[in-house]
Amino acid sequence: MFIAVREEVEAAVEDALTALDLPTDDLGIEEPPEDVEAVLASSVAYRLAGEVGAPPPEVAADIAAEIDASDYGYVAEAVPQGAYVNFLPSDRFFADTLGEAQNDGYGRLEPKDTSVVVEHTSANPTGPVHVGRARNPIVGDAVANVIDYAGYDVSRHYYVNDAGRQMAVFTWAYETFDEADLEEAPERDRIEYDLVRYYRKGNAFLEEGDTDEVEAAEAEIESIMQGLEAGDEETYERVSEVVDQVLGGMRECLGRLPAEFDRFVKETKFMFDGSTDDVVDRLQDLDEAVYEEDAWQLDLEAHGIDKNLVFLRSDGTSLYPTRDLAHHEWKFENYDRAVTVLGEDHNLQAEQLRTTLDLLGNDTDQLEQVLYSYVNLPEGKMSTREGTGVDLDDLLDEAVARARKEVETRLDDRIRDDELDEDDVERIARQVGIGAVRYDIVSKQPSKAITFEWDRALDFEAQSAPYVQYVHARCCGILSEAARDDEADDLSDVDADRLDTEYERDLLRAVARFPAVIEEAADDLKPHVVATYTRTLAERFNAFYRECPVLSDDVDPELRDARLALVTAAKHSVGNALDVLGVEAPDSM
RNA sequence: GGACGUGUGGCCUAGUGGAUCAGGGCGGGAGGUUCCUAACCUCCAGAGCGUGGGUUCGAAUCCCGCCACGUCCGCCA
Repeated sequence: MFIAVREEVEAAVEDALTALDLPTDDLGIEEPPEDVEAVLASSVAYRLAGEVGAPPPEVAADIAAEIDASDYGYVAEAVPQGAYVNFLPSDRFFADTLGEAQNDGYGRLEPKDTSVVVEHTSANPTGPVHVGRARNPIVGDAVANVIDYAGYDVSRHYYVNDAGRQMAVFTWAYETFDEADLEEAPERDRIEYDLVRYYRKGNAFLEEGDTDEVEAAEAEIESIMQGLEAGDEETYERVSEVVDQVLGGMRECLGRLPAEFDRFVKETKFMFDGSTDDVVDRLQDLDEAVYEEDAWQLDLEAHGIDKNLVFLRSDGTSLYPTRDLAHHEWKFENYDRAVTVLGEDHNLQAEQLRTTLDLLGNDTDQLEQVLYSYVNLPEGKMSTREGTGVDLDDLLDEAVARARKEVETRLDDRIRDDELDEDDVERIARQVGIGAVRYDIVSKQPSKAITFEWDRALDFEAQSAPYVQYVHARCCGILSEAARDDEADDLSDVDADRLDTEYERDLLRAVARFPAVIEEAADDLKPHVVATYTRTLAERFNAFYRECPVLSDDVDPELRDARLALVTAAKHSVGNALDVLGVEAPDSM
């Protein structure tokens, strides 16, 4: 409804300006501050004042006078206020919003005939997922969700780096060492915690081992890489044994968030199907291609990148960026748009990739790269190889444990007699604990660095997931209470005009904005605006909840039904907004 | 050294040209429950948006310099 009223306002301003013989290139449509009752406003008067030769308020008055609200369904009136033209919503706007939001898919936009592949996480399968990387699946999943809600056909991909030196080292270490060679027991009973010990052992050996032994190991690692390059099946099987196991464990960990993927695309695919060789040939033909120090490189200085892109090693093997080029061309062939979520340490690589894809004749408008800054510990960086950092599993466990404690203490002084059993406590602890972690990360602008602190990430009060989740639980509480002492309420034909207090109107206005928030978040690939929205929505709901009883005996039946419809609308809005963020919406807590 | 990014009350954060209060939260202070869950709400104190210039009728928002912090600058991924 908000999108519809915005279209009307745009049309109204444009027509008015045309009628006044003024330019319509910038309509200045914006959302007014909270204390203004209009849904939308225009600030064009500022810009046109000079041209008209009159002060802005006068221009605003002229524009407002030119608009006949009766031409529109959702605009009740255009009123000048200072230099602004404010647009007040009509009763129909509220009625239609209320009706539309009864649908439990409220917030989903019209299906678009466009496919989008969202690649995120793509962490090398070397060991447990740590918190430093956790921003990727959380932001990536939310980006995919929001694009999905916006009506696109989304595929979630995890690109598996199974062809690099790291994996060759891992494979060699896995085959060379025995359990007995490892000093420590696995930190957790899951495959990637077991196997990462071989990887760490291998790396330590290569750094500190006896020179001759290291040389022999390097030869073996080299032969694994050559084997993959040559498309050797047996080598592929050896590497896959490690990759698939580790990946399986990481997948379980990510599934706890939950972040799930439609497809795991292996890097080796592009070596085996010949597309990497094809890319190499085409790169060599480019004017930017140079052969320096026995390796083929791309000199991108003319394109603003002073670092050469090496695409073929002196031993004839390809590099990660070369295969990634083939990977992206594959995405371009199979999808209309490609979105990649990656850490800021891949910034240069991202630029080189985009520039090179362009040189190879691709339409790089299809590619959108979302960069996020790293999550650091107060002590510094996290590293899988070094074994430093906090594992995502540990963070999630701690979050759930703290949430459970919270649930238990609150259980004692609970007013509501809905008798939560042990399963409920377990469920709520999980929803709240994991929700808090996700919300804390997804609600911040990705470009800002985060220093991870337990207490801050797991604060269940205030601007947090539980605050918003609680609103959903309250909506559910009212709705189930209503169903309890009333047989099937038919809310399809309620009178929205009965919702006439400022609290009800404010809440309904917030509900109305939801689809527009989805649209904006999807267009800009910024899921955090959805998080910001949930906070406003929750505030509005709490004000309504405080001021407007729904089920009291003294509430007139018609008003009660209208309010129940509003509660339903709020429930769908807050529930679906949380769904976009990947945060569960509890029915009770 | 270069490239890119970030810099908003004690702490965290929204806001990327406009509405004479820069919005929230935490922490601090004072209150609120005969009512659909107090993981809630109300009130008080607290910043002029790193810094110096510039553009503009108007700048936290745009431009330039400087400072601080982060990331990157491998024939690693």
